[in-house]
Amino acid sequence: MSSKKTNIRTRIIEATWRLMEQRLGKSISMGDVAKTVGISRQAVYLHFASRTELMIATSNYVDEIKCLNERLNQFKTASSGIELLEACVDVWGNYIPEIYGLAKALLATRNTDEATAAAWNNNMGCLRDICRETIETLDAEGILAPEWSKEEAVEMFWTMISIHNWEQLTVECGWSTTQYIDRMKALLKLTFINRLHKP
Amino acid sequence: MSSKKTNIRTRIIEATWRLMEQRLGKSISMGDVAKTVGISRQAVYLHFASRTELMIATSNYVDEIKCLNERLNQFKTASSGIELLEACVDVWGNYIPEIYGLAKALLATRNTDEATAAAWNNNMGCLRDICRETIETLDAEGILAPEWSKEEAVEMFWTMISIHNWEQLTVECGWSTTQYIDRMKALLKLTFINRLHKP
DNA sequence: TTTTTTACTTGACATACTGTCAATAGTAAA
DNA sequence: TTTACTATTGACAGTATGTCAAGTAAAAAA
Repeated sequence: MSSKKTNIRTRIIEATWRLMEQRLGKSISMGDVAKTVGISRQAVYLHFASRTELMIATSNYVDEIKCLNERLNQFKTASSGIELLEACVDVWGNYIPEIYGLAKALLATRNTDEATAAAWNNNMGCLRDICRETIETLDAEGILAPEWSKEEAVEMFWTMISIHNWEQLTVECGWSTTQYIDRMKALLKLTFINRLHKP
Repeated sequence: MSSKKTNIRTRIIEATWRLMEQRLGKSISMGDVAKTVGISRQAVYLHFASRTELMIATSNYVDEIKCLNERLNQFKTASSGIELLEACVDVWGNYIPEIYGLAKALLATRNTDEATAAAWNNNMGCLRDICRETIETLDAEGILAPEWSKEEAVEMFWTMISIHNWEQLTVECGWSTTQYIDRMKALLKLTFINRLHKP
């Protein structure tokens, strides 16, 4: 109601997000969040009933700030399947570094907390829809490689651009974001576009 | 020393492994392990100084039982790069389901426990060596796709056959193991083998 | 057979986390 | 001024890990 209530809620969420980005994957306690905001641990519970609720609120907040949907819509104007595929890797590949901390935090609780898992799966479902749109456009244009069923192609596409793969290539192997994007684009085009129909 | 000591140690490790497979990813307490073996929680600490030590011992035990090294050596007799690539996906793709529980348990503690992370990375390093061998054979035969540097090819190959990708395709998307193996083989061959040199 | 060692037991304790509850203090709106 | 809201401290139950001490039971060594 009051703007103050919104403020403290937002401050808690932002502190949580900041901690997620700082302590990649390491679990964050309610006490840590409270200390960062400068309030008591119990005060956090006045705004969020549980750790899970706070994490989900943080996820929703980041979604809103980072406007993934908007970014995805932006390239829906792509005029061909190949352009769609490329835009998909571009947008998503540049988006991942911005949400990496959040993603690690949510993925870390995935096995023990159904609610955060659901929140995360919802995000991944959106990505999957984009993958489906891309594959369906390729198919409609008749350039989807014939060895793939549409469903299998969507699932493989979606798996290839997962955060885990981005993490392994960039964080573990030291690839740059552009290197990741270029290689991934090439791999996906080669895999899903009918070789007979290439220019 | 005595066979009894070995026995109880082994019983604890086997119980831990069983729990890992049953409770995929959900964390296992020392109390759970003790109850499963039928001894007191403190007795577990007589054999393993910490939870971490128990998990690493379990990982080593499984490695020994499942003989990944032996399996990998078995196909080192492959007579060509393409055969090596296929054998790699075959062996690894059939191996993953057998160690999925262990892998999930180790990966879950990865962010908070450096020691288990190191144990897991060691396993993954072995896999990476196999990927390197495959790519180097392809390169020596002159059929590695020219757009890939050897190092990049190894890293992408290694990433493609990661457990996360297997998990997403089989557990989440419902693919069968053979479906996974066939699709992955095709994708990897298409990606890494020079298109001009195909039969 | 008696002693000693080994393996294990129970119970208590320190620490750190989540989540709840009650009593209290300060502040802003009615 | 009274009321409602926000936050505070402190206590508590519950669940973990990990440590410590005292005691038991059985096998190996004397």
